[in-house]
Amino acid sequence: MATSVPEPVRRLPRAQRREQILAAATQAFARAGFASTSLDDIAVEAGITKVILYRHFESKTDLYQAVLDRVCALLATHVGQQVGEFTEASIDGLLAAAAAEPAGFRLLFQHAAREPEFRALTDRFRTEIHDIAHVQIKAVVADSAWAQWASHLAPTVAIEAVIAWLDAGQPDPAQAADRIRAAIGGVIAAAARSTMDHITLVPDRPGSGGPV
Amino acid sequence: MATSVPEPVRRLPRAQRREQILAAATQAFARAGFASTSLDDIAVEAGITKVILYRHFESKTDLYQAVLDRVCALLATHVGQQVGEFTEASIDGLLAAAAAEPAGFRLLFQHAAREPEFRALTDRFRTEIHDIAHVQIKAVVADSAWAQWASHLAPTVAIEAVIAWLDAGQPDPAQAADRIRAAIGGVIAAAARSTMDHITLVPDRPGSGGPV
DNA sequence: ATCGTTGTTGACGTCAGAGTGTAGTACTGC
DNA sequence: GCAGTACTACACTCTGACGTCAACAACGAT
Repeated sequence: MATSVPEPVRRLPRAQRREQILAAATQAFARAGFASTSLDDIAVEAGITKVILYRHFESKTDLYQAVLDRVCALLATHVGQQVGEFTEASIDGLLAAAAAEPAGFRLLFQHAAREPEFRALTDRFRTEIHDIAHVQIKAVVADSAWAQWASHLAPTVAIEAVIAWLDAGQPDPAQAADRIRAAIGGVIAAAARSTMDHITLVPDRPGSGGPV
Repeated sequence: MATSVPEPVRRLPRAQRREQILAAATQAFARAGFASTSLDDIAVEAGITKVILYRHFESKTDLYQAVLDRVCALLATHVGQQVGEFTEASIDGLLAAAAAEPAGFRLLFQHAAREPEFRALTDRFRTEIHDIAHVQIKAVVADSAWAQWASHLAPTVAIEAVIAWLDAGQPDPAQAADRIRAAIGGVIAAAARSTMDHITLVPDRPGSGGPV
């Protein structure tokens, strides 16, 4: 079941072996998260034995942290260098990072986000999107509770939209970012709309693409 | 840390004790999922010892299944009796169920959905929303890949919108369903929009609530 | 008030999985 | 060609969590 190497390859350079383990661990952890993935699972995935893992990493937690750090670094590279610099344009970076490392992206936002011990990592990105969204949302949403709702939902929609994009087979990346921004805009519009408005699930004029 | 009873209550009727265990287990499991929650954690949460759990449930898996079944039953009651009968109106049911059992709702869709062994339960609801959404989406989204994207994303947004609503303090339930439907409509509109359109994250006319 | 029923308890068996030695083998420098 | 180094593998120990057993305590019915 090892996805990496069919034959009993041996003697990889240390750095390369480490990268291979990290890649395999990313795949393995992405399936069921930290607790449900054993070191033997990862070893099999990497085509080695459990002991080798300890030659490269202190512990299971250390390995997991390294995997998450690698994904975070990748994300930071694509999204933007500085913390707090998250803007609308960063959606492109999110997509690029997800395309580069789908399993890592899923691991970070679907599993690590639910694990109390590692939740802080993903919260860093979430709060960035949350904050930038909250500033903009406060301007258009009068009701503070609904502004908070939209601020909570917007980051989630951004991330889930990227994951759904992966699931859909990564169709034309050039337009994905715009569509995701549109979806987020739709969420914000839903929070901003007056209580009198009513809405139909299906637009009246299909494909009209009116203002959102 | 037992949330249920401050004093050493004893001698509860069997059915009542079972319900109390289920409620405590729901809270405990909701924090970290199945694998990361020990039976002792649950016992402490319920204010009893581990052995009692086995007087009421065969195994940890059995207990977890009972917890999930209870939440599913609650959900089915609120959302609609018959399977396959999911409509736009079911959003109201989702909100009612989430309000009645927040921890259970989170457990079902945030944790159980990621656990391969129990994923089938949540997928039943997800596929219902997915199917009803897909039928409507296919009518307005020409590109099949983006139709699939929206169909994947719509159920997630529905559920995440409900969770965000819980996080925001459950503001005016009467309008929540409409706003969530609007948010889903925004997602579909994002998939339906032509490739020429451009969008701003913040609507041009705040509060205008134009067609979505 | 007492007996049976039921809930409760601390201590124990068992097993999967984390973490660790010792031995073997392939690449690199002299 | 040889020695040193470093990566690999098997067999082992140990912790922690699931699951179990005997004894104790409290409530209801007679």
